[in-house]
Amino acid sequence: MSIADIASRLNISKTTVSFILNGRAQEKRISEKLVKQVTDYIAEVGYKPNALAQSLATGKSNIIGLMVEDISNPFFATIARLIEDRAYENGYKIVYCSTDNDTERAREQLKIFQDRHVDGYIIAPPPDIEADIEQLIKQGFPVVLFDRYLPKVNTDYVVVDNYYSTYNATRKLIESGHKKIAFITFLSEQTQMQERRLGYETAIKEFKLKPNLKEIKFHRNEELINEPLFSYLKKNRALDAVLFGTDHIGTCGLKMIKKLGLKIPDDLAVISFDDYSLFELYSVTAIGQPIVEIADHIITLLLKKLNKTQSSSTQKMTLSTYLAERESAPFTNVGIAKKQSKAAIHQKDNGSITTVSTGKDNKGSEL
Amino acid sequence: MSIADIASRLNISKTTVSFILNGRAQEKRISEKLVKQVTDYIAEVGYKPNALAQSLATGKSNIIGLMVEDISNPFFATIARLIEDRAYENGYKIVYCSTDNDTERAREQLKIFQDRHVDGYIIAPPPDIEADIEQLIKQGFPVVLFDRYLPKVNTDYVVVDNYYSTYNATRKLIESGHKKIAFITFLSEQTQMQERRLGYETAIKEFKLKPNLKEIKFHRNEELINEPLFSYLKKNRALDAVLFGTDHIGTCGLKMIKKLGLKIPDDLAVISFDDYSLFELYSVTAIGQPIVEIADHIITLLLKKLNKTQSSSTQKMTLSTYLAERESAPFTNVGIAKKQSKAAIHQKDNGSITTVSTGKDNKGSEL
DNA sequence: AAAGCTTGCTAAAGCGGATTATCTAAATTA
DNA sequence: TAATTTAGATAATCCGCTTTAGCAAGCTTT
Repeated sequence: MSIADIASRLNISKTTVSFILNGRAQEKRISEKLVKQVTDYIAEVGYKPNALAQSLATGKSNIIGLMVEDISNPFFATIARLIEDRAYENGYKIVYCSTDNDTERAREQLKIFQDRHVDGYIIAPPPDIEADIEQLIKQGFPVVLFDRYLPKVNTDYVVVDNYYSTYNATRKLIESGHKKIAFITFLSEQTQMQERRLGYETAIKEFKLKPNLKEIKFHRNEELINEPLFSYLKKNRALDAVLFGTDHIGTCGLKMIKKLGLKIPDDLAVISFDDYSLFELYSVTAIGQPIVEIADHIITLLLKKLNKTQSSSTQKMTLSTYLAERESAPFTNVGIAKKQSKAAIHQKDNGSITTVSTGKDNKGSEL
Repeated sequence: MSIADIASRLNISKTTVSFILNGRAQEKRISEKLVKQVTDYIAEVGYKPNALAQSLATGKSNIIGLMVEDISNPFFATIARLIEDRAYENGYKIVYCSTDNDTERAREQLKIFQDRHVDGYIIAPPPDIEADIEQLIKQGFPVVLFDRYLPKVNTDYVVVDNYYSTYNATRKLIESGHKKIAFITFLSEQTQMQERRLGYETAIKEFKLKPNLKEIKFHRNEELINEPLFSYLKKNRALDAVLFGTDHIGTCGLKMIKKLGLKIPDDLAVISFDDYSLFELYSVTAIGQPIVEIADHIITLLLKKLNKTQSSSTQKMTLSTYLAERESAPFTNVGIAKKQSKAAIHQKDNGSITTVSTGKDNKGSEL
């Protein structure tokens, strides 16, 4: 069943049907009578236009390409779900892919997205993808990055204040008497990871402590993460606290801590980046990302760009995280006054940074 | 850049270019010289055919529609990830959607998939979707269901042996001395849930115990799950064990158990359906689904159907689960001999049931 | 009453490919 | 040598929809 069928059946032209279908009947001065006739017939036979043909003709696919690191990771999966809902509400569909942070893989996927003529891109960019992203932007595609950004590329993005998050967490550990604090994370030169590392290092330096940085290479096979984790923790029994750089490494870390029989928080205080059910239940203090707000900003930003023809100034959003304090790292508050950053909303417009507080400090997981 | 551009640039016809692009040069007796000229030029300019136009012309989109209950659920997210990889390897892309088990929503999504001309469907079907699925099958689309199936529709599907799983778990609880065992699950008439319930009930009946069934209505807002859970557990302090019907309700349940200050397993033994990191770390005995195998069978089945024109007999696969025994429910083995179902592989062909053992009993999570 | 507007609708040309039916010139065959 | 065959390539049509440029008939205007 095509527009042509309808037209011939009703003895009118394809053009007329098309105009009616696209709500341009009024504008095109098509009589109400005919409009009714056509809409009735369409309802009767349950006709739906072929989206492919439509896309081919218009150049718009109503598809959003979503590129995450790994859709099976709860953080990305939740973001995906939230974005999906908003996208569908607005007549967009999502095609997604997982990159595993593999640049080559991401490049291929980007090609595939382009072949499919996706209208807009939501991307958690892998390393060294700058040129490809720039290319997309130059071609006029709306692109919103998230989770991390590319310092050399001027794009819209939504990230969290990684630096402050780990700085704050480390500082709290120090203030509550911890001296030998390790930061265990994935080896990565991406912004989010660098900033988390820097936050830790800054706090450590500020208090003239010795840094204990352990960077582990990511691998899909969990054993290859667990093993170095295990031996590191085993070798460094003197540690009194550990800060994990991501939920994934935190989860693995907890397993290894359990395996080693270490008591939390007595043998070892623990804080992990990212907050989810596991940490909540396991009473692990965690740095939580305002996941609903992140997704919301991402899709709002993208939809806005999709509806505008001319590109406006880029929006760079940095949301603040919250620290969910739990038993794995009791903050006994030795000394220094508690200082909570109820981050103000400062809107420096035009290509500059928007910091948005989510007002969520000290709030538990929502997942 | 289109085929026409290439053709005119090289002073040949579109047809020739198209044949070469589709690897039909030999068959169409196009001279090697010309083929080389064209392929070189294509490589030079980095031409890629427009997938939309291609789909419109061929009727094939190389897209697989994946319909899950909720992509942010770890089970579905992991399945999605595994399927994604295999699909991409085989030149297929995935568009997905989450139904929340909402029939109307699923129907709409199915329409959208059809508009997009997806080539095949992988579906965790919501209730009352039988007619729509049948319609798809009648139209000749490959459809593979998973996680649950539709008894009234003759389709391929991949599920696990839900009945035996809960039967076995319940029985083990009984055999290790538990008398007041609750089964807490989501209210649902879908096969997987019915079977899980029946497994529990059968074991309870077999040992002449009193069933304690609590069915909670699913809601996306976790509070609306936690609340009835909390009051049920609070009212029924006499329970000595609880079996949760899904990971989600298990996770919520654990939170409420924690909130109530109940000790596991002394006050309450706990087993949950589905196995993931949380349960592993929290030492919760869990019924694990062989998630890798499930995804593998789903996509293998679908790819097979996509490559065949005529539909072969339907394949119904029931995989066995494994019981990961942990501290939340120590099986002290009071009495009855341990009996492990190393399920045989029985292949009743042609429209009948294939049971595949994954040989994974007693194995921990892999996530 | 001729010129100019409106109204209501449509023919035809894309969009970028796939495919079928042909067509020509050279090579075989009879 | 005339009739076939074959190699090599192409014109034309189609997929289903959008959109531009018009067309014809009825109304106004002057």
